[in-house]
Amino acid sequence: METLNTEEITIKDIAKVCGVGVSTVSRAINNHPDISPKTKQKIADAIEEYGYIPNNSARNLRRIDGKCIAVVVKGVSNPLFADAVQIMEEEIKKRKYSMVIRYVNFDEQEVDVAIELAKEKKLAGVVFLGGYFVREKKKLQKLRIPFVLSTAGANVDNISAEEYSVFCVDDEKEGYRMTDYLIRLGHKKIAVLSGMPDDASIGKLRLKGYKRALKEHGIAVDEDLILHMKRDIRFYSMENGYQMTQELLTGRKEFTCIFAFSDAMAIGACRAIADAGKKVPDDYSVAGFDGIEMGDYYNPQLTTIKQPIHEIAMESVTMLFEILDKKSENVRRIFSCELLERESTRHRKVL
Amino acid sequence: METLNTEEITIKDIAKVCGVGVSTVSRAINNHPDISPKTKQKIADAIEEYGYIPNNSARNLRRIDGKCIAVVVKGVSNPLFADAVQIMEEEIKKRKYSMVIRYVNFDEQEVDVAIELAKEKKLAGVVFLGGYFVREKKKLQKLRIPFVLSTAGANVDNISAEEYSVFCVDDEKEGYRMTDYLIRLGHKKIAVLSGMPDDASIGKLRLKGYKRALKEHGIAVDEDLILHMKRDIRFYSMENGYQMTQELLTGRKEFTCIFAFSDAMAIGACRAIADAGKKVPDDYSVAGFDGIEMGDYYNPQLTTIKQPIHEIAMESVTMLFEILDKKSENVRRIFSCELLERESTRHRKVL
DNA sequence: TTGTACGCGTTATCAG
DNA sequence: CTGATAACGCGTACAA
Repeated sequence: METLNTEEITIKDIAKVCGVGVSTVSRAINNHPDISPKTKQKIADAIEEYGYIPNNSARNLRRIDGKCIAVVVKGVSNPLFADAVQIMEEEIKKRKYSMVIRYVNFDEQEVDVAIELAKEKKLAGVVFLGGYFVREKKKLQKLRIPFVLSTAGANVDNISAEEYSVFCVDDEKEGYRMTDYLIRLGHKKIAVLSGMPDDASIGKLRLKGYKRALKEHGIAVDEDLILHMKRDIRFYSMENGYQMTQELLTGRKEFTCIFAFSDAMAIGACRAIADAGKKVPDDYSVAGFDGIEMGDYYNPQLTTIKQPIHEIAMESVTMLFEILDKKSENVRRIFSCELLERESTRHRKVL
Repeated sequence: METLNTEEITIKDIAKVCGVGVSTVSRAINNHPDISPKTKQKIADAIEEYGYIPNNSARNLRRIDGKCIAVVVKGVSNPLFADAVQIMEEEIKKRKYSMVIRYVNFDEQEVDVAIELAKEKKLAGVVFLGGYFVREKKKLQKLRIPFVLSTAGANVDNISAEEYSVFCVDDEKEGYRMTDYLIRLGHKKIAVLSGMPDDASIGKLRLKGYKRALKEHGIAVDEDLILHMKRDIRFYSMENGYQMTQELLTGRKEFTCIFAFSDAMAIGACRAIADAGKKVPDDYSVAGFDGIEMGDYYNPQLTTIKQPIHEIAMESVTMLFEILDKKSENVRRIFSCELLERESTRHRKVL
């Protein structure tokens, strides 16, 4: 039982080696102005030589203002968010803040994570990317620092007015837009791959838009054509889309078209159709939602609703900083999507 | 200038409210055995009521053994790693450890990140997922805690013997395996979408295997058919594959087949071929590497080298814990891949 | 320009 | 079973 381990090197060691006080080393590390170039260099050399790395826990504990923004992403697997994160990182760095990303699973509470992080890192603000904020008001109040809701299912009924800063698309409108488009292509029996049965967020809204479009065109809503995601499969995933489509194909319900509430599910649908020996768009049209990069590369290229993720990301961060600087109150910006008409949809075959 | 903010609630407040000492609260929080159920409940209630959340920085600072494993992932976008991370999380939780994931970009130093994290969180061990460990020996020595290299380009010449625990595939062999397969399909002019020109890791090894296969079949290596990734585009991405393939298609060099060193690049190649009005596999065969989920769903389904990522992930964590428990020395396990023959490749057309 | 000393919130130790 | 107290490593008033 020897103690041959952990001679961890601290700021004191560096100070001792350089024959200076710890505060001088601290100043050197944090680029304070009031330090002579000579001592600063000496300290830098010692740090390099001994491979000293400051302990972040200690720093965070002592620090008042971390100059740090957290981006809390719900759903690692959403490829849409990869771009958003990158843009946010650039914007945050541009303002001399540091950024910390935290990915949370669908079964985790993003607000709890943020609250914990805020304490730990002395955050200046938080960007919530994705996630639903239904019945989270109380929790959000416990988060004492400014935050924005980005690409969140936040135009939900529950979250009204200017309580929060929200940057998102109008899921109802976009659900309508796509459905309307599909109907104009001649489709009447449009199956839909939607969210969870108890979804109260984007899935619910897109579905609402779908139904409204049908009604306006005088088409009855057929509940049998509304499929819900499986709870035990990753949400909005290819596999979930695949499974739902298989059910459709083996069922007795007729349909000519599938509207999936994510591009990933649309791709799953395409594969299921191919596996059944049918063709997209000849036998069935398939449309997605999101505008992920893969939709471009897929064969056939996916017809979809493209979310302006770049603008959303940019605007979210910009506004967060304006709020931090007290230059702005909460705002709520709804972004318009673009309907990309591509290869996976076509006019309904006239028999 | 009022001070109307941050009445942050700490462990002391809870202690005061409950009429106990802070150490008792600490014990309650950390589930220490030596505490009466009654006080424990009282404390739990107070925590609930006041919404107290412990400060992680302070905890980490004081804590000796964090019972925490870090997984450092190089390349967020690699879909292969999503599965691996999930498996690792399960295994780590099963052993009552917590897990922290950190995604690093290609231009970041994963070892530095790990060293910093180790100090900050008092880590027990680290799993490096992806990443190349060429000329990193000195740095890895500074990381004083046990670690394993998983799916790393670690069977590189530079990293020899049993210095580290390594879990990976034999990239040279698998590069050979695929090339050999393609040659047996009748292809002689096989273009390859490889890594960076100065790659010293997986890209280099797969290329080595490719060349060896050609030579063994008596086919001369044509350097013009060896394309390298663009530095300014995300590595191993669809876009990178697309660009390289476009160059191939517009160039004067003949080829009948493309071997891409990632499935993503293979998909990019398929799209470029489609955009040029050609067909896969009728006009060109395309093969990938990795075995990502998308290869299953893509149209045509991708012929590829499937890495046994589940086994690699499982084994990596298992061995890390054995090393932590001093039950094992460093090991080096090479996993064998599976060649999935699917729709994107076919026999060379006989003209 | 530099050094000393205190405190951030928590856990480990030790004495009751 | 419980409480007081000393660290943990760093940043920052304040003194020099």
